Amino acid sequence: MASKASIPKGTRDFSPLEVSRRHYIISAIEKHFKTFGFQPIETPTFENSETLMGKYGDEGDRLIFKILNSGDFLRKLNSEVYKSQDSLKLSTLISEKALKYDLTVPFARYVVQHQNEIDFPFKRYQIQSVFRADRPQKGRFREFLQCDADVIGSDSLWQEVEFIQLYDVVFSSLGLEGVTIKMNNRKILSGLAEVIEESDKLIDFTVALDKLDKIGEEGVKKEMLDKGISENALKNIQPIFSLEGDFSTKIKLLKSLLSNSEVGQKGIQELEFIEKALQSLPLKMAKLDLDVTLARGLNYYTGAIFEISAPEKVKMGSIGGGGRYDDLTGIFGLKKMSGVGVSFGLDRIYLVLEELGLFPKAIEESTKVLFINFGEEEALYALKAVNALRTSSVAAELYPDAAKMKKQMTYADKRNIPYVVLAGSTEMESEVYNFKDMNSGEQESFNLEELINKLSN
RNA sequence: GUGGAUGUAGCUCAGUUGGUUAGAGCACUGGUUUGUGGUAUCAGGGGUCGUGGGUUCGAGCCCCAUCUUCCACCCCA
Repeated sequence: MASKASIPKGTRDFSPLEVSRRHYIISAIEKHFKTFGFQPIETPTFENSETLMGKYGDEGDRLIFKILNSGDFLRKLNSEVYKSQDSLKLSTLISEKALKYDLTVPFARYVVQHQNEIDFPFKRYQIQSVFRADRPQKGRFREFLQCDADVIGSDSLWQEVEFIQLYDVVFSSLGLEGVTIKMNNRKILSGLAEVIEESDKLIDFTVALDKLDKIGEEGVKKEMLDKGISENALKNIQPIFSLEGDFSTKIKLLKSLLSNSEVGQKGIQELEFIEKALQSLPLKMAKLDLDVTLARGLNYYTGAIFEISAPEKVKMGSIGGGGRYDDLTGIFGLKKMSGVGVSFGLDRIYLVLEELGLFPKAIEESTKVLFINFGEEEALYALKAVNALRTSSVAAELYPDAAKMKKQMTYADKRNIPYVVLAGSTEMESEVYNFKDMNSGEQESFNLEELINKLSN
């Protein structure tokens, strides 16, 4: 019995058009990764569970796809554990492998494992699928492609500056206007928590703050109070709810707010460094913004935090993100390796470009010329020209069957093939090819040399 | 993981308070046109109404479960 053809929830098939559009984005990103000096690596689709588990918080663990062991794994199981019905405990016994959840943690594992072969600072890029057992929504899939670039082994702030430029260059080359590069710094967040004497509630504090644009000032305050942050503390950080103006204005305001926090001042200095650098190296299209409510990836970010917002007219949230992590490889036993990196969310960038109609028309073409098949002898005559064209890098093909002319012409039309060649006995006699432009409908007779010239420009 | 919506032809969707053989547009196949596609015109094929139960004399329509897609929460690219 044939089962109904289908794919798992949150996964997708890609049509020829979709693949060429995805390649268009990927090659733009990859090209700039290379010009910025990053080198490609790849890591396995699945890792040992212990490599991934516990690296993304409890929420992350839940979203990791676990791979069932092979063989009769239940027989080997202690029946008490089985009876306890403790899914978490059981899963570690029946599943030793898991699909990768992002590219950063496998990269950290890679660096530690290959530390003796790597020349630091190591600049790597990686473009691979990652998997999350999430509930799908618009722009959220269970398999999606991440494009990451990271530098490990340098704590220079020039890297942060370069990543901002990288984002700007990539999105500019895709013609995407209105992208905002939002920046924050973990040290600013720590400083704020310190100033209000709630350092132990840093995570609760930042998670609540992160929701400002969603639930508003009152909502954030309510959540903070619920988490046990004092009324007095809220009063002290009141200014951050009304932080307005450009990058440098915001820095000035924060500077006075954080004057009593050493770590906060450190964060200010970092932001000032980046701001100053970018004054002499202005961005092309993207806008840089300081957003103190930005609090993603707190599990490992220690310094800069980036998040890329799609243009406002598109409802798409984040299309990229990244940050500085001082000790990512520490969990795998290699200390004092500072890293900073960014990620491009290809699938979301795709949806944004599609919605704004920014894909170039040119990438839709595949075959440039189709030869009509009139029969055996004529096909052979056509194939000689096809071969010559292919040698000149022109995508050419012969219709495989001597089908009705109408059918062959329709095929060319449907596939958006811009030119058709008709060569039957008449043309063969005078060694020419009847060349038809499908857009204008005009036809002309060319010999082989003229045909190649016509098509290979 | 929680809450809400959705599913009818390949696609986009109609389908009355539950009542005979479930419709349209586009797409597809063939003809008008045996060496010329798009436009026009004529004809044709195609649906166990997401799946499985239930209520009913009778279910595309009502009830339950399940899956898909979408939306919100959580989290995140």
